[in-house]
Amino acid sequence: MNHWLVKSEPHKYSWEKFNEDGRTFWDGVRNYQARNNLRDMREGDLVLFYHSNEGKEVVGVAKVVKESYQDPTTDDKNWVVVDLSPVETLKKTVTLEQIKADEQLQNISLVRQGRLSVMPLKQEEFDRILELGS
DNA sequence: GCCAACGTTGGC
DNA sequence: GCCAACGTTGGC
Repeated sequence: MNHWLVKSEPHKYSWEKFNEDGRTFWDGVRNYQARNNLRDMREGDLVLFYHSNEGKEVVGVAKVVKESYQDPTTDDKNWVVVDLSPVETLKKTVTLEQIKADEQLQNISLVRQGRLSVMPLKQEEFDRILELGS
């Protein structure tokens, strides 16, 4: 199983809204690297949900419920979406500040490549963030 | 609101 | 195919 982190600006699509919806397709990715990551997602993979701009923190865990398919919001064949459902809300949110300060999390893309909106995480990194959030 | 990082576009 | 210009993202 793979692990991922996705970013969303809370005023565009927040964790709260995601939980109300129960399921969503992850659209709006217009970056090839992020797109490639979406394509590599498999059903059942776990995904951390990060609030960018406002909050700047990991707020919860989601899972992939449908693998990548054509982005329904565009005819451009370049872009895909996946379907995600919420799994759990972290007891404590994990801020970017905490992540940057954590020895084990120095190499994640969230720190190294700030603009990437969909990124892979190693199992250890995923577990470490959950630990910080429990 | 500014600016750094970085991806994309287009002229040559 | 290189690289300058430009646009976008996201932290501060």
